Amino acid sequence: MQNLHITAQQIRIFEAVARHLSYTKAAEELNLSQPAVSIQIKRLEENNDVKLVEVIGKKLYLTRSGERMYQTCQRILEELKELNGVIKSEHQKIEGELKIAVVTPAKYFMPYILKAFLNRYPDVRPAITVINRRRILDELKNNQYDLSIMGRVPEELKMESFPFFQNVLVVAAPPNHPLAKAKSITPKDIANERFLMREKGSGIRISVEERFAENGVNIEPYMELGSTESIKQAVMAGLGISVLPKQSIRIEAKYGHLVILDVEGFPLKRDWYVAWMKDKNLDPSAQAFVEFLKSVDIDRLLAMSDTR
Amino acid sequence: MQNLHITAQQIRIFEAVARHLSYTKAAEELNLSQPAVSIQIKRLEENNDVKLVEVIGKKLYLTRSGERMYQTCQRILEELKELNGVIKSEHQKIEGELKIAVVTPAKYFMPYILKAFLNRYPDVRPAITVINRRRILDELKNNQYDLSIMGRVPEELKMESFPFFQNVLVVAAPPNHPLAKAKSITPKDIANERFLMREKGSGIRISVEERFAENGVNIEPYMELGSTESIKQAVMAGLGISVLPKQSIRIEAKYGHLVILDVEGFPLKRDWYVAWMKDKNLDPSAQAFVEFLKSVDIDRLLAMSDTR
DNA sequence: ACAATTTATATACATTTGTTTATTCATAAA
DNA sequence: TTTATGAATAAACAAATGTATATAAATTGT
Repeated sequence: MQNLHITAQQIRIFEAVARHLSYTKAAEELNLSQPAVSIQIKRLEENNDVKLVEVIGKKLYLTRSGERMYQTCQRILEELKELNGVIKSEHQKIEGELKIAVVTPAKYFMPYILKAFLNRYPDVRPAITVINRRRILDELKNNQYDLSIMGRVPEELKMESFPFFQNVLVVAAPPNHPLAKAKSITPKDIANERFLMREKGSGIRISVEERFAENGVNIEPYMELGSTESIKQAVMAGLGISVLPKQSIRIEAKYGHLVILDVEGFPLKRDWYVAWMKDKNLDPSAQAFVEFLKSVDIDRLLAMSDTR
Repeated sequence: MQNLHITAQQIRIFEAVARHLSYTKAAEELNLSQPAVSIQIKRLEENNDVKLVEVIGKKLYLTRSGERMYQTCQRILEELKELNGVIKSEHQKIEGELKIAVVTPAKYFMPYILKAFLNRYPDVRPAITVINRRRILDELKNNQYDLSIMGRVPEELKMESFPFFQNVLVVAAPPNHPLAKAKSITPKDIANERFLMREKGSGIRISVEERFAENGVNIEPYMELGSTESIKQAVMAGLGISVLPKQSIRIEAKYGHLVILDVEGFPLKRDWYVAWMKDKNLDPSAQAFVEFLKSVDIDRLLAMSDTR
């Protein structure tokens, strides 16, 4: 007995009847037959043991309870209408919070990608969480994020993913470098070269150091530089060698301003994935982001950002 | 497509699911089977082309639209619960406005009755409209009043009524009137007196004219006055004689400002009815008022008020 | 008094909605 | 790997809702 016994249809019908003060007009408005309206009002009254309308003479009036019911029905329909609007618009609008978990090394390129994304969809508010892989996996299972960016998609979790970008790192040297034409150079062979590197913590630097460490080689930077571009220039100037994204030295390599050394373990290829839980419902902004990653040439985007 | 496609049951089910974040628990709470819950949520989603919940791993989460829907469902259920409370209590509580149309001459005794009624039901707010019979009948048809007080219930309208009080009409004359002490005056004896009367359509006038007509006497008003009170004053001033409610001249008769003539066919006893339109739904205060009139000795009540 | 209008009722039927039972599927946890 | 749990699905069915049609009852307005 807790709740009022009413159906949504009865709410709609009663509201129309109360508004028109006529069964016939309400029926017309709702595309129902007059008896259908008549019956539903009667049932509503019987089910709740309340008189809602009274027909006096030919006119229809609401009782006090009917007036009260009318108010409530109006409010409910208002609520539903509003909700409908919100839901329908949420279906189209690309806006609101977009929660992305980013594995630590991705933080180096994600800002550039996000900047370009926000340029196109300014109403999205991205919330980027940079944490390690283990925590990302835990929290993905708890539905904490819309998307995640990682270099390897775990197979044990049911996830959907898309590789949006392959980072190819090559060892770049000036054209006149002694090893320029050597084949199968070992890491040890170049361990004592003058290495130009990005600052500590750089994703590339970490990857490179790891790769050399796998071969028992410890790299000491000869000089630290703040951007890929400046390193590239320094290498061309003959200051030393470095590991750079292949993409970023495409032109220079083509015209012989730089050469790519054939070092074992290189090129160091690294895929980057955008991933999400299999059953996760991606809302429009998340979908838009995935689409963005799919359609945009990330290499070019990063190169452009880099040259500034 | 205007409105959200949803049933009341779906609102209840979704609210419970969103609250428990579990189909099974929601089903238990609502005494439904788990598939019933499952299906309704699914239909709700399909019908509105929205994802509301997502099951990730074994846990259930609401999507953004689901959260919004949850809010709306909560509000709607709150509205319905409140409405239910109001309706159910309105069924019991005797309070609120009570609109009564009172035919002009009844205004002499109605205040005393109302006072006693309010003494018992202090939360009722009576709205008394004193107007002439014709307007009352018009407005009753328009459902303007809960109840009406009148001396004669029209047969052409389908009304329910109950006689609660008998009014006594007497022929009143100034104390120095030649017939003041006469016995068994016949209607004809006073047919040529100067008769002071209410306007046409007055309940008393109709009764009086009918009574004289029964005796073959046609009464010509010497003067028409707009109220019983003014007639009373006019009679005391010696302008003529009239027929007045015994009740209204009680005090004046007691102290000799007026005399009551002993005319055959008088005192003319007149019933007072409380009446309402047949199909009118009487709410609790109106019902209470009718019950009050039925159960209380109005004569005694009026006499008591009079002695103050 | 009569015509027109509006609600109330009834019957028979189609459609939609809501339910249960049984079973399958997927996952988390032991 | 097995077990337990919760959700999804299928099938069968009951109940509610809506329909058309016809008709009655009541009242308004001419």
